[in-house]
Amino acid sequence: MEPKKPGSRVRGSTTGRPVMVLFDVLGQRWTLRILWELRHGRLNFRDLRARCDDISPTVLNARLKTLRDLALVDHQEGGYAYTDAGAELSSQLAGFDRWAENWAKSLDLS
Amino acid sequence: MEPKKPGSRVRGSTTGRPVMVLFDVLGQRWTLRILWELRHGRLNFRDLRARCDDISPTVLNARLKTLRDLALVDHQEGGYAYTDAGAELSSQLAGFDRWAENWAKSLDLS
DNA sequence: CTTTTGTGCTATGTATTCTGTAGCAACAGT
DNA sequence: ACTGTTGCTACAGAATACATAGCACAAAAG
Repeated sequence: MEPKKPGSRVRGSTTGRPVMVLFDVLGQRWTLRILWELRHGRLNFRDLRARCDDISPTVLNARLKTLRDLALVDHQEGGYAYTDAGAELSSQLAGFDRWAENWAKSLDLS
Repeated sequence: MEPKKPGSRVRGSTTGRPVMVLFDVLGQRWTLRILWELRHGRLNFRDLRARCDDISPTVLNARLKTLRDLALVDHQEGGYAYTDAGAELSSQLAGFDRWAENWAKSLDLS
């Protein structure tokens, strides 16, 4: 699977709108979770893996490669961490967290 | 695959934190896209399918069932549309769209 | 040096999920 | 009765994810 940067076509027919590329990537299993766990700061492969319920290393490596290709995550001494863009995206995820808490409450009531 | 509401366990070991449930659902292929396309208002099955690059009906139906179970989408006369909760979530996706546009620009420069 | 420890990651076989196509059953209109 | 539309299911093959084992490299310990 090639990197598929914004501007390229995604899964067949789309316009290549950046948000479609994003959905494509985030719609792969574990990608959201990996981004979420990196909020703890720079993590090495094994620690990141542990935080992600011991996801299989095959998949973790594939996801990290994609995230690096898309400049959302970088890999230096000490492990993996957000790039600036990745940090911005991650702050959107914090919004998800807040939303999900309320959502859960409202489901309990019904 | 069972509905997996918030509070339940998700993929093995997690705490059942609502955001994990959300990640689990959104991390399935097409879920984000389906939510995104519903911003156009109530859509029937076939129109929704067409907007999603003619996703296979098997998957579309499975996703819609999940989204209904989680009270993010409802199905009445005329088709599928957001619930109140779904509409809120969808507004978060709008943030993704804005973020992705900038992200794409910054990738072009590098 | 040799051994241990920690690291990132690959290999491999199996299980799960997604895909594409065909088409059915229910209903509305003509 | 016939046609069109709708929501959806069946099925088989392709793609993806999974768990487990373990390799190659490096730094530290003996």
